Amino acid sequence: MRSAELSRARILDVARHEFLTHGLNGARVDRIAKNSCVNKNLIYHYFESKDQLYLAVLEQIYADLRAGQKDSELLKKPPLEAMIELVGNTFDHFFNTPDLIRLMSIENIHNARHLKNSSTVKPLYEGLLNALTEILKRGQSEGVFRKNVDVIDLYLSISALAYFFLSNQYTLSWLLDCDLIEKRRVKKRRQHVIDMVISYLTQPSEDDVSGRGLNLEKKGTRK
Amino acid sequence: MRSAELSRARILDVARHEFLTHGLNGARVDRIAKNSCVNKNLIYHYFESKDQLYLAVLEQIYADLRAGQKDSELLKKPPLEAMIELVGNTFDHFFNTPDLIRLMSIENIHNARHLKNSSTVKPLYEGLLNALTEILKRGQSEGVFRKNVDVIDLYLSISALAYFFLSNQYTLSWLLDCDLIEKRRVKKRRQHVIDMVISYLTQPSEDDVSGRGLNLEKKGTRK
Amino acid sequence: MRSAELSRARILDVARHEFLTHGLNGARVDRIAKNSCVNKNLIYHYFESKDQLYLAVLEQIYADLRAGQKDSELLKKPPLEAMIELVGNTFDHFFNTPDLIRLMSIENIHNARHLKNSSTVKPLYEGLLNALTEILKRGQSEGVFRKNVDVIDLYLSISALAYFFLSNQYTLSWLLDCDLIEKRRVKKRRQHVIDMVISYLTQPSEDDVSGRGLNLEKKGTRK
Amino acid sequence: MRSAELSRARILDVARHEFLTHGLNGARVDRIAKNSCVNKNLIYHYFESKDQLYLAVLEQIYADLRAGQKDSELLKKPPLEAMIELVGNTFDHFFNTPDLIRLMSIENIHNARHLKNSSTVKPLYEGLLNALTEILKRGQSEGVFRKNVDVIDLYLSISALAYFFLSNQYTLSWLLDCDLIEKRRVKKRRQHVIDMVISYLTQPSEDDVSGRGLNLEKKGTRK
DNA sequence: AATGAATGAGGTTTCATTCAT
DNA sequence: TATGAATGAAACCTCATTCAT
Repeated sequence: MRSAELSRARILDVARHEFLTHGLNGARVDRIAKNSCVNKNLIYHYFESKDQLYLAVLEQIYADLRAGQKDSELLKKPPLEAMIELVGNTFDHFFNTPDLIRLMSIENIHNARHLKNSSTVKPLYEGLLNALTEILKRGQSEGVFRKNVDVIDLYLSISALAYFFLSNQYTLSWLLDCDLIEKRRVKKRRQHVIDMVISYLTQPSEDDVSGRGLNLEKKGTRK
Repeated sequence: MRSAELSRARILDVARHEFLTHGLNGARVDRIAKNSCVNKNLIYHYFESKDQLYLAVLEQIYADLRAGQKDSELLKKPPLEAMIELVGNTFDHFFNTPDLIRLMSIENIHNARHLKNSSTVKPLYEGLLNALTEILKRGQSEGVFRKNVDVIDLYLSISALAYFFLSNQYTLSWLLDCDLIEKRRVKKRRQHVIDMVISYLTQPSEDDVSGRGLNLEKKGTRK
Repeated sequence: MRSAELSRARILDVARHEFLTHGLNGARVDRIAKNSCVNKNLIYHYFESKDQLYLAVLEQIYADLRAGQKDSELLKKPPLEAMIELVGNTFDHFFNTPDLIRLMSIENIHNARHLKNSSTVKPLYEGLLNALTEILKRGQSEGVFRKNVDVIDLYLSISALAYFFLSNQYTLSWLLDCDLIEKRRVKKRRQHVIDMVISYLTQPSEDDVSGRGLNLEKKGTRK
Repeated sequence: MRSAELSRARILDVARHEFLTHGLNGARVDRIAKNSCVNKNLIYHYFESKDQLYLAVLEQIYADLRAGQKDSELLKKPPLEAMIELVGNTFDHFFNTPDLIRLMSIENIHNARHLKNSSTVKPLYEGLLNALTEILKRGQSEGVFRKNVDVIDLYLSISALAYFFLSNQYTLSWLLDCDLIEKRRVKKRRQHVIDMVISYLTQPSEDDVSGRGLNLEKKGTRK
């Protein structure tokens, strides 16, 4: 790698850390310059402005996410197994990429203003949703999964279950008096998340004629 | 209410909006002064510093949360019904209090630094957790809910399902090409969240001898 | 005058000098702050930005110009006398307000970008042009002035003759080896300018049937 | 021309445009480098500094001016014709060389600081003044021109009339609501300028015993 | 002759905070 | 209790210039 590229990469790395640690407004260009051992001006030379540097960080993080995806393999497996793996992968990916979580939180505080300016991120999600849809459909046609599942809701729930306890770990750990990212806890939670998703998917749907059906609208109790 | 108290209340209200809209670093004391129609100095007179003003906002929001709780009534109802209501209440509360969501996101970006300085917030959670534990236990002893449920995990999941799609609505709406807080979507999601929690709780647990048990560790498929 | 107004006025005064001495880009906010003995931030508090401070200076200078005008009295005098006075006044005003000259030069370097943003300046010129038109017409109807005089051209020429040697004094003094603003020179030039304008106006126009008429198109020589 | 010379010439050309468009302080070395498609360092290699590059531009513009002069031919013609042509030439030259006008304005804002460092420019003006003096004298001795004409004042006035409406076109066009460089207006102005100068020169001077003499000091009116 | 990479000094602007009344 | 005026520190950003090759 040429020296210029090295500098650029170093800046980006340091900026990533700075933005994720301090947020967009809390991040300091001066600190980024100092910690990446370059002149402040070089940052502007390469990235134009603090905002665009942030955007570069954002795109890098999402690019990493793409690199970590391996949905294609899932489609070859039986639906239940595939779903379990997909949920587990999602969980693991969130857990292993705390940067992604912080970034998403920061972006949402800023109403996704920067994300919307990116052209590279959006396509990533189509792939994920397609994989999910595919597995879901197969599972349904094989009778393994319930019917009437909204794939958006399913996606939201899988993400939520794996994301929330991480994104909110600081408040939650304190409020619940409990170290949420302690190793065994995480392992247990991983299982819990999978359990929850699979329970839902394998639950006979309301429309099913089976007597097990739970009519939630009427708050009927199961027998 | 005396004029002085009115000023104080107005400042707090405006500050709340300012902090939640712009984050801690993005909030501007000048803007708060202007929008609450008081002299900037008065803010410092009442609240000492920007940070302490933020803390006051934080405590106010959690105080609102306490006011909205009504767990005691739940304990009189049958467990399934109570649980459905608790999940629904949680969902509704998050939905109706966007300020709370943003605040929690902001706090987590700052590692809950301020929350930890508050003495009023923590007790709130014990009440909630106790109610949840109570309902869960009754349901288990009545054979309605599965065994081996970690109440922390359960709490995390209920919150997650109701929180995530709101806290991350800006990125998600854009990435999924879908208005997540559109009225019908929300109604559907509410049902989905309840459905998911109840499915999980009413699912026979791994330890049950029932043939439906799913051995997830070994990723075995259901027969 | 209250202290705040004093500060504001002092800033404006110093800024005026700074901008006229160094131009828009050469002016330094730091220097303005230092020389007006106020904190730099106060400048921004009062004037928002360097550009708007410049605009304030611009408007102040043009306001001074208005204050110096006394066209109404001219209209009572006989046309020739009035015209002589008007030209003399214009000359004197330019000479006594070097700031105005520099400002106009600076504005033209910037394509009048700032002037166009001002709403107060333009009306001044209508008064001047109207006075000039009035005097010219009366002189023409009394047979004192030639016909076919374009009032815009006349205005431009009067201004030009009084402005140019001042605006370009630095280059000209050096190139012509001659101190253009030395007292006697200026006095002589004042007379020359009046002389030139009056000569032109009292010259029988081309359309006159008098034999003195000079056909410039055909470059005919006077007999 | 060798490639090196080509680069140098290209830089100079681009710099000329840059300085005249943005002024001395507004000009950017970066922009000059980019627009002349050379490395920034090359500019420093050839011209040492921004200031010296500006000086080179200044000298180039004045060199162009010299190239455009053709005073020698004027001396062969009859005085009135020669004077008309000289005024017209001056007008045309200013009109056709907007660069010259801007440069002079810029130099004057900077008190001719750079011009004074140039050794090549000054001689140009002696030629022009000599030609003017020569024509004037001949005209006077032939009785065509008035006496008591200060050649410096005459030079200043000719320049002023042709220069001012161009140099100040941006402010004036806006203030007078009139496009000053529209083709027909310029043609008319050219005639007006000639007219004014010739009117002045052919006006019997104050010292003339002729009854037409106008005693301006006493503000006497013409009979 | 020419270039890509890098820099130091200083520019405008912002912001939480305090002074004086 | 309340205010108008003012500030120091530091933020983002710019620019002419130079280093190393």
